Amino acid sequence: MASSRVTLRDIAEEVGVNPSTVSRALNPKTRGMVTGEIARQITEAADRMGYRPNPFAYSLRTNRSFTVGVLVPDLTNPAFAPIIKGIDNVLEASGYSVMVANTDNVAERERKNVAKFRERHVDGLVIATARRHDPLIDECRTEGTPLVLAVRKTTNSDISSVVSDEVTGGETIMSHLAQLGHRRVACIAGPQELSTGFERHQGYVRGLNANNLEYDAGLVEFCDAFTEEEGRRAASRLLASGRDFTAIVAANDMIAIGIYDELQTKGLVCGKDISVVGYDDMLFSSKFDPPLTTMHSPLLDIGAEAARILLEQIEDPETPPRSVKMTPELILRKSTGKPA
Amino acid sequence: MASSRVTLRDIAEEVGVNPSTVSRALNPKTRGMVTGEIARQITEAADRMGYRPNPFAYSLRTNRSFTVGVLVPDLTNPAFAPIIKGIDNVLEASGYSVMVANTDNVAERERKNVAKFRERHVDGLVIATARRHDPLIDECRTEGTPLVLAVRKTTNSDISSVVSDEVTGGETIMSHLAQLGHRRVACIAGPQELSTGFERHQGYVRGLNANNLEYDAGLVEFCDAFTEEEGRRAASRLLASGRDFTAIVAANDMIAIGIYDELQTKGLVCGKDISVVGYDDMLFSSKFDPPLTTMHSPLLDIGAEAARILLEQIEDPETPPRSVKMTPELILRKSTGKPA
DNA sequence: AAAGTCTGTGCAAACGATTGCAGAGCATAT
DNA sequence: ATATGCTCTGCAATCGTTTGCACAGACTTT
Repeated sequence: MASSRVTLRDIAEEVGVNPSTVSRALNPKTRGMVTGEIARQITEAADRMGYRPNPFAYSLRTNRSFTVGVLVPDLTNPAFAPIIKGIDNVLEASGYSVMVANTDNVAERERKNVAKFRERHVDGLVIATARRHDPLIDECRTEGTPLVLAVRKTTNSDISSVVSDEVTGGETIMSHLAQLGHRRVACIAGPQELSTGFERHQGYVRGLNANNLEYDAGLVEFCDAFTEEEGRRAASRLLASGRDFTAIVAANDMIAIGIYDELQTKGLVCGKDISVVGYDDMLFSSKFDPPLTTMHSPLLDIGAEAARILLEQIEDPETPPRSVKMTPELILRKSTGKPA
Repeated sequence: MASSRVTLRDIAEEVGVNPSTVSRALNPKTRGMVTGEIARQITEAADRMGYRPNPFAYSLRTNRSFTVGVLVPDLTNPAFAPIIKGIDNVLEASGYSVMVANTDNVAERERKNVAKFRERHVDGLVIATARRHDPLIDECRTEGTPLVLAVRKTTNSDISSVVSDEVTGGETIMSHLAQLGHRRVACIAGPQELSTGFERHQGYVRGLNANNLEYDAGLVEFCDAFTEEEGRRAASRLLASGRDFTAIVAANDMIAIGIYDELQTKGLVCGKDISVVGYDDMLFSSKFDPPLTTMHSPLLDIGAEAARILLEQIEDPETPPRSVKMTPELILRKSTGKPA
């Protein structure tokens, strides 16, 4: 790595002043302290010589790194990648760099990466791996690290977060189904220790009530993870139970895909025999067979907004935590129809 | 951000030695210089007190940041996300942090991010945005920044790279099609300024020869980008040309999806009327309608290997550039069949 | 016993910025 | 004329490491 040759001192010598003056002239916040003409000479010399501040020296002195850490469960999951992109977009514009860590949903790896980030003195953290009860996050909070939760939040409400409105999302899905005429709709819920899984299920239950449908415990299955495989297994259990239903609400699109698999192997046609609705509207949901009716989560915006809040928080650590709830949107496609 | 309170000096005072001794005791490479017993006391004190080295001070002194920068065109593109994951996996294990930058294929953003990375003194770069002729990369090379290209390479062969064997991949696809009985196969090629687009097209041409099929310029269309939309448009042109063909080779899966769209709007059924083969085997290629026959690129491995080579290069900047070529694998699915 | 290794430790100078403090110069008020 | 204040600049310390050099003591070698 070629080192950035020219330093404050070099410029100072060139112009014939003290390095501290150069420092002040180059820093917008302190430029006012130095005479206009001198400041001009300095900035002129600085970019003539191609001066680039040494970030290590700066950070060592100020303890600011202009770096933020991002924790996601899975970089390759189309339900998370857009979040990072959103974060990166706004942070790049503000001169920050983002470090990502992939945790594969393993707590140990989350812990290690958070530790790594803190050692590296990141200015803040955005975390998309939160569990509803998450000691690691409470810990970060009490340590004072600026931090904002994205997509998944904890039950601890004094932590900034930006998520989408999962429960009304769930309700809306139920209304859609009820309107089509479905009376017995099953639910393949997500992990209940994650706010998304928990609240979407809650939305299902409320949606049942709102539409005068009765709750039947036999019609809900839980998944241990938001994966295709888990979805397939849950669907298999549901089908094996012999219960009667005409639609399935999936906790997210991945699970929906698993349901697709299972329906297919059982010779059932999705959208006709059984309606399926997903959640997230991840990339390619419209390309599946059949195209998936799903609740669109504004992932990119969530990432961007999380980054913005984090920036506020970094700027002024005293700003109280702020939580925003985005509104999702139902996307009608071919996987739902009137009950057979 | 809580600052890491305890410093070398604190430990030194605790144990009653000079900070430099502590430094030596704690650094594996220099531990041999200090008496066993003292070293023991120091390490003991260090972790009793919860010592964490300050990375800024370290980096300022040594000019090593244990950080690498990764450039990708699109984080949310399933053909790139796995690369980052592969990189992250091996780098995390070696104690490095990875900074990502999303460039959206715009040269200006690539340039800016490379500049940012260099200012931050990353120890190395892995670049997945390379064009065949890429001055930016040559520049990095001559500046001496350890760097390795992933997936896409330049024509400059003395730069490390890890890619998959695109041309034999292309040939293999043609053999598959020829074997099914196709005689007139069209090609929707990718951007020719990218090695992937260029070499895959080259593979198509060679495959034609190898199977005694004649080249017809009217059967090849070029895309300006690896996108669904570009694929759709190219397919539209192809269809409008009125030429006769029974199969289309797409430069990648995204383009293939665009072709799907166009065939569908024209009422053609993919896999029967027209066979389509993609390239990359990105996530969900097996879920499309019909499931896409495609050439699997070992993206995760490519990322991991790129990271390993980069590590070598960082470790010893004198190691000559190394290029590896992974072998892709044809995945047979439903989008190809005997010609109608 | 004198001279010559070796080993282990301490001293102090970097690395390249920021910043509190002091003081020089000058203008204004008394 | 002196006192007071203001503005600008320089000095030097500091952030927390690493590392070349000097040197003290112990251990060989003659």
